[in-house]
Amino acid sequence: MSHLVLIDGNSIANRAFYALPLLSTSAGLHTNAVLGFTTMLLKVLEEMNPTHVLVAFDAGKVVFRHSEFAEYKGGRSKTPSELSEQFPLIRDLLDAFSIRRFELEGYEADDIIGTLTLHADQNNWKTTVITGDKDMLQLVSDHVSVALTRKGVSEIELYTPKEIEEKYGLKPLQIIDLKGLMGDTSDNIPGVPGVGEKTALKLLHEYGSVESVLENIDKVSGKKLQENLRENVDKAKLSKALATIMRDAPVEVTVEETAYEGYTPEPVTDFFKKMEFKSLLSKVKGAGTDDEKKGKGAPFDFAVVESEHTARFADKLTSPMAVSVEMDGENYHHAPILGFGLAADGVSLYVPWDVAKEWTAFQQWLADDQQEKWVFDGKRDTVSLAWHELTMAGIRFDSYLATYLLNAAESSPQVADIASHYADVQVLPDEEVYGKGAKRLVPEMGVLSEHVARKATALWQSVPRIRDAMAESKLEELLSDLEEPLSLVLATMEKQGVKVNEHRLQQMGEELDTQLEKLTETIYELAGTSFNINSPKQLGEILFDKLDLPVLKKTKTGPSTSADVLEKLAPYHPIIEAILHFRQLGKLRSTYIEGLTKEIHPGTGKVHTIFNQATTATGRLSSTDPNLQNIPIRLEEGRKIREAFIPSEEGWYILAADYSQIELRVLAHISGDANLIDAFQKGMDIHTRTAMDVFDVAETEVTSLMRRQAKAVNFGIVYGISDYGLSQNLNITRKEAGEFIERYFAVFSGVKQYMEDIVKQAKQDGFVTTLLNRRRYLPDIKSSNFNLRSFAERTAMNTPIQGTAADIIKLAMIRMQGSLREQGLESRMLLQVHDELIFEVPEKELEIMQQLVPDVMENALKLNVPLKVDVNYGRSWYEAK
DNA sequence: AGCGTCACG
DNA sequence: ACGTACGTGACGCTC
Repeated sequence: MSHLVLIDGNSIANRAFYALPLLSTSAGLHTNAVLGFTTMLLKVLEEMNPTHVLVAFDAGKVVFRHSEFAEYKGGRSKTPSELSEQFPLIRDLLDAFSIRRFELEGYEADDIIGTLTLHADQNNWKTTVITGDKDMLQLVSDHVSVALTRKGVSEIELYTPKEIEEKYGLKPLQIIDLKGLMGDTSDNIPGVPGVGEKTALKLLHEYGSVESVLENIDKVSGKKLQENLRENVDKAKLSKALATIMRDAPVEVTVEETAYEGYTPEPVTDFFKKMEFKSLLSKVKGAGTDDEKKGKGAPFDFAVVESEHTARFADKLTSPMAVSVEMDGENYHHAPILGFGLAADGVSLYVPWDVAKEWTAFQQWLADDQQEKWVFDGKRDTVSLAWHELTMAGIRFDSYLATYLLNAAESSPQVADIASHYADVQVLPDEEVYGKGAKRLVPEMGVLSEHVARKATALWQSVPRIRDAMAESKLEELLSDLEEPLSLVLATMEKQGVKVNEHRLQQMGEELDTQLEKLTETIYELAGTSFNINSPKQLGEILFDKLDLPVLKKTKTGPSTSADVLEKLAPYHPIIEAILHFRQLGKLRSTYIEGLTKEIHPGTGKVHTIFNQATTATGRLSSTDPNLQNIPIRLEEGRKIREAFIPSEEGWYILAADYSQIELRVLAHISGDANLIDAFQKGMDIHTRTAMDVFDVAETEVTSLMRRQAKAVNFGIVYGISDYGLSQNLNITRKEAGEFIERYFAVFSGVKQYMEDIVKQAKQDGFVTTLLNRRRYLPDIKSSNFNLRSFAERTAMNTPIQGTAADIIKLAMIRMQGSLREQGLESRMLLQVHDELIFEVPEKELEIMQQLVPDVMENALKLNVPLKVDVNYGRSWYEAK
């Protein structure tokens, strides 16, 4: 079947330009829009498999609409030269791909696309329009879908008539009426003053079209609205005309002539080289002779070590060497080890697990710290081997952690990913070798051994290139002095595990069962029927249809039943309270009783979490299987879960040490705000101090409400404040929230200055950094989309704070582990929960640990405000409070 | 697999 | 007028 893809060239180029930082080639040629365009194009070609493709561009200065409305597009700022110089390059790109492009003097890309979709529609062709312009939604029909780019150009959102109905409650053609009423500043379509999307949608749902609205002005509710409509009848009609995309432009290209039969690799490769798109080169299908040699089809030389012949390979074990430990499964606390890949210059080996188990020379080499090893996720290897009483030492470069530091946004990279970036040898993603989901299967020996050997070889080839990239961004120290040592500390903690009192959990579970049964009965009675309380859909029907409670907030799929909404509904009906309680207890049962019990290791009676060191965008850790960073504490009923976390040795204690207000202290340091620094130097309660300053009262006059509000403002500041967010949190109006913020910034002017500067900095560099130079890229910081841009701006404010706090506790963990060893202490570090460390401690070390832990944590990094740590201990995690 | 919800910092 | 608080992971339901 034919599938025509029509691309709005100008729109995509624009969005790509503003979404990506201003990249340039070594010759100074700007390429960010070209890169964004290319990424989008590759994605479309791969995912949509089009048979026909055409890219339309605007052409000529005088568009036909000018005569109708002189100001049309008048408000549009001139295209910056950095962008306009990229259009010829985009044309080259399309030529390299043998993709048809088209422009028509005096017409816009919209009109060309509008006309061609009509042609295609008449031929019953499946057609997809790629654009960033919502106006184009008017072209949607049974055969025509519109894909809107999101997050710059990296993601797309497909609209068929169904999605438009769901999102706007409109038919595609009514999009024109929508624009006619609300206007569009970017296109300088005036619309009706005072009418935004909300009002426009309301009017259209009622009257259907601009014309019909204008005929019924008298019936429209709202005096001011009526007046605006009456005074702007012409403007509304003109706006609608302006928003209408032409379907009969004199386009001489026929849809048949846009046939696309794939591209030849050479011109594409040449173009990418010219643009210096190194990472894209590997994505060129069937590319050049180089890759063919290295690629799948090419022979790959490696040897499998057999048990009778290990002696032959002894001299192959060199330093440095790349090591890859292959295991069957994600969770390395349980996954069987399949074998090892080893690689160095001219060496590529696979050592099956059975052979490795018997090969003592190999095991000694593995445990020798003097034998330098390059790895991908050394923690995984270390822990997995530890479960088999094997040691790996001498890890000097961890490419998993390195690529995380280079770009934290790339989610869970595999060796295959770094191979495509940095190596010559080709590596298949694990999923392609093993299959996924239920179809997962360890492949036959021949396939497995080659895959693992390739991985090791890819690592070997990548390391020098990754090192160069690290040096370029000045990230070597962060890797070698922080993340790599930390990974070994984490490995010890994970392997150590935390003892769980399974019996206690079971008891709690039984109590919960009883309570939940009672609550279920109560809820059914109050509802007058039984239903699945855990189904937001069914619950919504009961609350909002049957009981007729007001809908305060909606989600994509229906009315929201989230806790904040239910709390507001509580006065209306007694069922609400029961539901909230049911939810709370249900969560405890499913996640913390049942979920946690499943994770108890049968051999140790402990839970062994996995700390992911390369997941978060800010530099924090995360914890999975089980997640031990979200064990309940805020509500007493949930907090009891912590009673089940106990020391693993008779007579020991659990000791918890947490940083007090670390993020606000970090903010004081990096903003240099004199007032905030003063507050911390005087050791004041920071929320009380904020309340004093913001409300201008003495310490004794601060009420609990004032303190609570000040606390919320402080949280907001750390998150990158907005009046809306604060108003939601405090349940106050936006105006009031805005006033709080204004008063805050008046007193803490250094904080205000920091917020402004960091956003400016982010716009200039395209990234922000923490105190230890951890980096986060913010591709949306220059986006023309208000939402994306605002989000990126808040991220720019928050990440240096959250990320620096993460840096500090990571430093503290490394020092802590060192101190425990140096001082010959038996105490063990077990967990990290973002701003706190949990230990198990023998009684005889309680005293020293209460000194040592805060000392190490408070002095992990010198700031211009003191860091403060509180310590508590008890017979369980619950009692360490 | 995606969504809504909710647990934590 | 725009529409949000920052960062995570696990669960049950729905398709």
